[in-house]
Amino acid sequence: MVAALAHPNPIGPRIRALRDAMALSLRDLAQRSGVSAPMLSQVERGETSPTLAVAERIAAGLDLRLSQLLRLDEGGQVAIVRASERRAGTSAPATGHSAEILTPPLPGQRAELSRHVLAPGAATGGPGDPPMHEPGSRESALVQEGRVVLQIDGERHELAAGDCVTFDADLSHHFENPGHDDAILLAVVSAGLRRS
Amino acid sequence: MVAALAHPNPIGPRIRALRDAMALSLRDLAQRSGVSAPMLSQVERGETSPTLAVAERIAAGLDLRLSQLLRLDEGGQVAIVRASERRAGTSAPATGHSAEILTPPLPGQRAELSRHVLAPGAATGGPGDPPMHEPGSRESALVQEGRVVLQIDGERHELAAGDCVTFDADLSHHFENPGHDDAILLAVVSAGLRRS
DNA sequence: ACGCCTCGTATGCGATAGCGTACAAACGTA
DNA sequence: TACGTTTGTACGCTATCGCATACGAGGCGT
Repeated sequence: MVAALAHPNPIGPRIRALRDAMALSLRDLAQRSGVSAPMLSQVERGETSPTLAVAERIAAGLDLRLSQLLRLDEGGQVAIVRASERRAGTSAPATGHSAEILTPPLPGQRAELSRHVLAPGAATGGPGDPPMHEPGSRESALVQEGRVVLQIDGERHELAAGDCVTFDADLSHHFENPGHDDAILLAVVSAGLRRS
Repeated sequence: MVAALAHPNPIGPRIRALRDAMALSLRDLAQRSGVSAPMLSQVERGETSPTLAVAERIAAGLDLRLSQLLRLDEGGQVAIVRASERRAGTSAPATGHSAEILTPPLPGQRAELSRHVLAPGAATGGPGDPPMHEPGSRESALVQEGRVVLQIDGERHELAAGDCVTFDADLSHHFENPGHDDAILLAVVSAGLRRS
């Protein structure tokens, strides 16, 4: 299905706003980016669509990566998920793993925060599980209580309470609780790539 | 200062890999994206740099936004921050606010996780503070203990233990503890935009 | 008032993007 | 083996990008 893109990302006004905020003229930005001033003028006014190569140079002139520049036009808002409103996450209560999602299910949500409880001996998944997250996802997990072992990409990492691990979430991974008490994890997955 | 961009983002091989993963032919992706198959072939082989307008259509055909597609080529690895290794965050102990950063200081880190303790009456900042985060940042904050008030962009939000709030981190904001006990927050800030 | 400088944009031109068409190779099926 | 289909890419053409040059407007200093 082709997304309706009547107009490409309105990058022009955004570039103009950033340039103004940095107090740069078109010729200043031309100097910094290596893109000509007339071209920058056309891009800002939406008269032309620059190639990626040129757009990256413009972004660099604004001290940004292009992905960052593009993201600046994504809308944002405050969203509160009350303690009583948490959504259930992917879990298997029968096996001793329960999970709750703490962040709202917003389009364009940057990081999903979830809370996981693992009973002794329980795991969030198993060896060879397909990755649950899209390519490009990253995850940080904070061990709040207990001890866990992270199995990822054939490697084993032991984590104690208070430890925080960060890794590529699109690699096959799961957590296990090798201890005799419940383990509690907070997991942050960023760059949920699919627009909902 | 112009960043050295000898080559633009290697988007071509990435598009090829994603297309293969989705089991699409060039003609399939052409259908989904509205970009011709020969053009897609040239882009994948790095023979041409598509315009932003075309690149966005290609990304859409892969069920991604262009910013996401571009980000996929950022490197990643597992990093563990032990409980004893946490870095101090921005805090003011004299005012009753202490903070620790739980995630590693990696280049390209997607989300920074930090823990904040607010003594009764303390705040993470004050009205009119400049934003601490770059444009495009988003933040989620989980109240682990106590109650806090979020002041953001002229609005006031009350949060209880277990509540999670998500908002644009580049807006002027701070948290206050209006209660009689310490408040503990975990904050997740995503899209740290500046490359370090 | 005048001259100079800065700024944004119009214009023309060469280079390149982007498409339609066609070809060759590979694959699947009878 | 023969045939049809699918796939990726070469090629030629048109449209657009991207730059150098130049112009007009506005601001500033004398």
